[in-house]
Formats: sequence, C-alpha cells, structure tokens
Amino acid sequence: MKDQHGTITADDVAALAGVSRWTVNRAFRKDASISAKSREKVMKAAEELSYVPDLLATSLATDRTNLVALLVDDFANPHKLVMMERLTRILRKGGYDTLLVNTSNEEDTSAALLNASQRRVDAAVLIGISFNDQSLETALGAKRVKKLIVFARMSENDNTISICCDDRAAMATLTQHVFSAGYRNPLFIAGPQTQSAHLQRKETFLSLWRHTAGRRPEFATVERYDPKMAYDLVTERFRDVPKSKLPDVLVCENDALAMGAIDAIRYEHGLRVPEDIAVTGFDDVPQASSPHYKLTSYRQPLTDMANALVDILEGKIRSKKLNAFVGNLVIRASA
Amino acid sequence: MKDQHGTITADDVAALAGVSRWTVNRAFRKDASISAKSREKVMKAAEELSYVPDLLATSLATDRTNLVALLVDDFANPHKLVMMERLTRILRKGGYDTLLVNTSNEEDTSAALLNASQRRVDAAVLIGISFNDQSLETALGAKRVKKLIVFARMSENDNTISICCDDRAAMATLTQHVFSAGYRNPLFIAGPQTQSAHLQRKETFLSLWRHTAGRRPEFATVERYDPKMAYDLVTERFRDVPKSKLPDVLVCENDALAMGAIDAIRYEHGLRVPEDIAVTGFDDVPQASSPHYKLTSYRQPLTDMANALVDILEGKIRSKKLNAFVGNLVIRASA
DNA sequence: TTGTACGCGTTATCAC
DNA sequence: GTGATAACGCGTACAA
Repeated sequence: MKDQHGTITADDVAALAGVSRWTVNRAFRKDASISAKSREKVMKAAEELSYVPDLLATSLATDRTNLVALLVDDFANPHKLVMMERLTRILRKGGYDTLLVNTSNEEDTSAALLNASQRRVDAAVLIGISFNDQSLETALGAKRVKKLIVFARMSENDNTISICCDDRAAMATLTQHVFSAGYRNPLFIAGPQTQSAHLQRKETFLSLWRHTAGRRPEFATVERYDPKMAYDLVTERFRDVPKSKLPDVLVCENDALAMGAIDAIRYEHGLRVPEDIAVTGFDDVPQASSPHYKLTSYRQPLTDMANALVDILEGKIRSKKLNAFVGNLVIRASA
Repeated sequence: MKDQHGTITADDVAALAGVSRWTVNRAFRKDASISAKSREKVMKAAEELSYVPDLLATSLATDRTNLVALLVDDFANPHKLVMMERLTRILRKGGYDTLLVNTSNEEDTSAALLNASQRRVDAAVLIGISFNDQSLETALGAKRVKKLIVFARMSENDNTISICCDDRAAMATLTQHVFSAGYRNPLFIAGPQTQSAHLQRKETFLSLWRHTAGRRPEFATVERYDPKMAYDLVTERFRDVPKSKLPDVLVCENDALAMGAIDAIRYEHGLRVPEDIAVTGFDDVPQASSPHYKLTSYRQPLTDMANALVDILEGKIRSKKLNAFVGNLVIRASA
C-alpha cells in the first residue's frame, strides 16, 4: 500500500518479485551485476505492474537529468523548425529530452531561463541570436546550467561552447560561385550584428569579395531575421533607383531574408530573379526549393552538428573542431 | 558544507539567515504564513547565495511537475512553429515549462513518449496527427500522464480532451465566402483522414457545399500535410486536363497544402491564381500573407485556445466549450 | 509564527 | 550477487 499517488515504485516490484528494491534497480541497469535469474524475475514483475523507473527521483539522486533546454527566440524563421526537428531527434537518440524555452518575449526570458535552470538541465542550447548577455550570466550564475552551448552560431563568450559551421569556408564557396556566375555589384543583407553570439557571414563576405573583385561591397542590415523585414528593406532601398544603379545580386545572410528580398524584387519592383537581380540565401530551408524561390543556398551539416552536441554532453569533447563544420552549396536558379 | 555538488540548498540559506530550513521554504511560497522580518532575512541570504528552489525535488515531493509534454510529429508545416511559439509562451505565463517531444520518427515515438511520462509531466499535448492510438495507450497505460490533450484537432478517443475550433462554423464561413465569390466547381484537398484525432473540415465542407450548391464536390487526399505532397497531387491530377474541366477553386485543409497547390498551379500548369483557379487555406500562417501567396485563410484563436489549455491544467475545466472556438476568415487575393 | 518527523523514489556505497 | 544505510532537496502535517 505504498502507492499513495497510484504510482508503482521499485518497492512494489520488489515485493512481487520477492527480492529487494535494489535488485529491482539493478535489473534496469544494463551494466549492473545481477544474476540472469533475478533479472528475469524482476522484469516479469515489472511488466506485470507496468513499472517504469521514475526519472525525477533518478535525477535527484544522480544529479544528472538527461534534459537539455533549447532556447529559441525567433519563430519567424522556418529554419528554426528544421533545427528543432533535428536536434530533438538526435538528442533523443542520445538519451536526452528537450525542454523548449521560448525566449522571444524579452520580458519572460529570464524567468523562463531561470525555470529551466531550476530543473537542472544538463545543458542549455541557444538557437537564436538576441540573447542579452545578462540573461546568460543569470543562467550561469546560478551554477545550475552546467553547459551553455551556442548552436549554429559563433560565440565570443568564453563560458560558452559554440557548434557551428565554418562561416569563412561557407562564404568562400558562396562568393566563388557568385563571382564565377558573373555578378559584380553585390549587396549584402544582414541581420542584427550587435550580439556576442553572432554570424560572421557579413564580415567574411565583405572581405572575401574585396579580395576577389577588388572592391568592398555595400551592405544593409535589418533588425530581425524576418522575411518581412527584408521585404521592407528592399522595397524602400530600391525605390526610385534607376535600374543601372541597382545591385546585380543580393547576398543574404540567410534564407528567411532572401525569401523576403525575392518577393520585394518581384512584387514591389516588378523585376526578375535572377535576370535583373540575383539572390542567394543560407540554410537551405524547405521553402528554398519551391519553384517560386528556387533559392541558391548553403546547407549546414545539421546532423553532424547535432551529433557533436551529444558528444559534448557525454563529455567526449573534441573541443577545437566545433566551429569548423563544412556544409555544401545548393545551387538553384536564383543565382 | 552540505553542497557536495556545488549546489546551494535551503539548508545553506537557513544557516546563513539563522532560521530553520522550513522557514526558508515558507519565504518562497507567497501564501505561507511567515513574518515579514523572517522573510526578509531569508531573501537576503538567498540572494547572497543566489539560491533558487530545486524544481526536481519539489516535483518529487508534490507529485506535480508543472511540466507539459508537447508532442509534435510534423515539422514540414510552418503552422507548427506558430503553435509552438504560442503554446510555450502562454504555458510559461501559466507557470508551465514545455517538454518538446519529436514523434516524427515512428521508431522513436514510443520511447520518447515513455520518457516524457517517466518525467511525470502534468499533461501531454498533441499537436499533430499521425499518432497511432497504440502510442497513446502506452502513455496513458503507465498512468503517469495525467492528462492527454489534443490541440487544434478533434479527438474521438474518450481518454482525451480536445481543444479546437469549431470546424463546422469555420467551414461554413469559408464555404459562404467561396460561394459568394462565384466559384461553382470546387475541389477539396485534404490530408490523411484515418486517425482518431483528426480534422472535420473535409466532411463538413462536402456537406455544406452540397447544401449550398446542390452538388457534392470532389476531393483528393495526400499522405502528409506537406506542401510538396499537394504540389505533386495538383501536378499529376491536372495534367492534360482541358481547362474547362478544371475546378475553379481549390479548398485546402490547411495553408501548407494550399501553398503547395498554388505553386503547382502556377509553375507546373502555367495558370493564374485566382483567375484560373482560386485557392483557400486554413491556419493563416505567416507565409500566407506574402505577396506571392496572398492566401485567403482562416485564423484560429490560438491564444484563447492556449489559455484554455492552461485552464484545463489548473483544473478549471469549462469542459464543453472546448471544441467550439471561433476564429476569423482572412480574405486575401487567392480566392 | 516557527520547528520537527517523515515521506517522495531513486542511487552510491558499503557489508554480507 | 544481494541486502542495507544514507543521501538527493523539498513538502506535508502536526506539534510547539
């Protein structure tokens, strides 16, 4: 009659199997030293009672939750969906569950973060950009977040591990493609550039292009990685600009921006992509392959990156290679 | 020196504040009876040690986790992103954290579900379709998932609470609009129709249209709510069909399908939307408003629905109104 | 208002 | 290989 909450515990199984609670426990650990006979008895009893070990109690006793907080601040970018799918799937394969923390509302961010940390997550993974460093300090300050990982983005915070692809290599490939295709007057469209966890694509492209074409290209930035922002930017910036003065290619920091840019080129300015203005993106989101966008983009090796994340969680840190993942350019009709 | 793991516990705070552990505890509960002076002392000490109550231990002691599992099986639909954002935000406001469970991989589904249940989630919320009923039984079978909630979809499983909008009312509005706009030869494009948790849009539309126009329209189904599926369907189905035999409007079960359909109409068949074939969707995803799609769609009151979810979790069940949420038709250029 | 047993379900560690 | 003690950090119930 131990189960006051209707919960079946190891004690119940032990009683039914005629062994001690600790033997029941051993039966559920693959490495434990236990006789095959005992294990069988236990498993049979467990099956009968449909017992499963309680992860809450386990976590409390081991100080390991197998829980990872995923911090997402930007739900306007379809790539987030892709990353979330990949990460949850691979984390699960590695034995981890995922706590989804929505940090898009500044107001709730620290509360959400704190809450996650109070659950003793084994790590917090950042999939976004606009984290004020203060929030991070809060999370780390409580010493409850054991690891802070920035995913798909560089971080300059020393308390942070970042897993991302080599922006330099990626942009080199992209630049090479754009230049080879004959474009000579690019405009780079970037997202916010003020965070300590950021992308290096803009700086890299500017410098690479200068090296290649001998001229430093222009760039423009928007406040968020939202297609609508890019749409408005392109709409405004190209208004009343004579066609000869327009860039011949828009190199966008990611697909979200690229898609907004394409729509503006077509629907606001009545121009063609790529004939009048070409466009490139980054991430290769599912929509990029639609016949409407046919977006030339760069695909990050998300699976490898997610696996690296699991390795980090397991403590098999191959430290230095983590910022050097290499993806591949997906060439479509947009550039 | 209690903190073997480097963790600060209530005992530490108690020692510093010169009170008992239980007084520390009370200071953190807003309803507790404690003197203002004691509370102040405690809070000061807590601040100094940067102590926060451990939710793991709390959950274990109270049998309440304030944790909700969000089961998602379909990451190809951008509406999932919208729902996830809304739900996580509002759940957090209600004091709940969200466990994101990816059930898109059949193989891992039961494992993920089991794992979530082992964490004693207060509820599991389904945001998807292809849950085999067996998985659900597994989750409920362990008696660890206290509540099983189907969100934005009807459920015929009695052990389930479903929160969704009134498909009948919604489709009535939509039907009315389509008919009024002069369309007379619709084709309904639906997703999979075999699950016990499903949408009633197809049946409703067919019957409503029959009532209105006197003829039962045709319909077609695809295996998943993936734009690509709709794209292929429309591509194949309309191939070599004389223009006069084509439907004049495609009523799609959701925006994901509608967007795929629009692309196929334009890029495979070279037809115009809405002049040659009009299209309607459902969900009003962000992309629906892009100048490319200008999709006429129906927006569900997600915020209200999410709030209802919180109410259910809190036990304030207003039981019967839960399937009768009413949204609004967003009329754009596509139909 | 404040302090004391005892329990939540598990695991680490040591004895047998 | 198996059983027992202590501990994980907190909440409930009751006594002071």
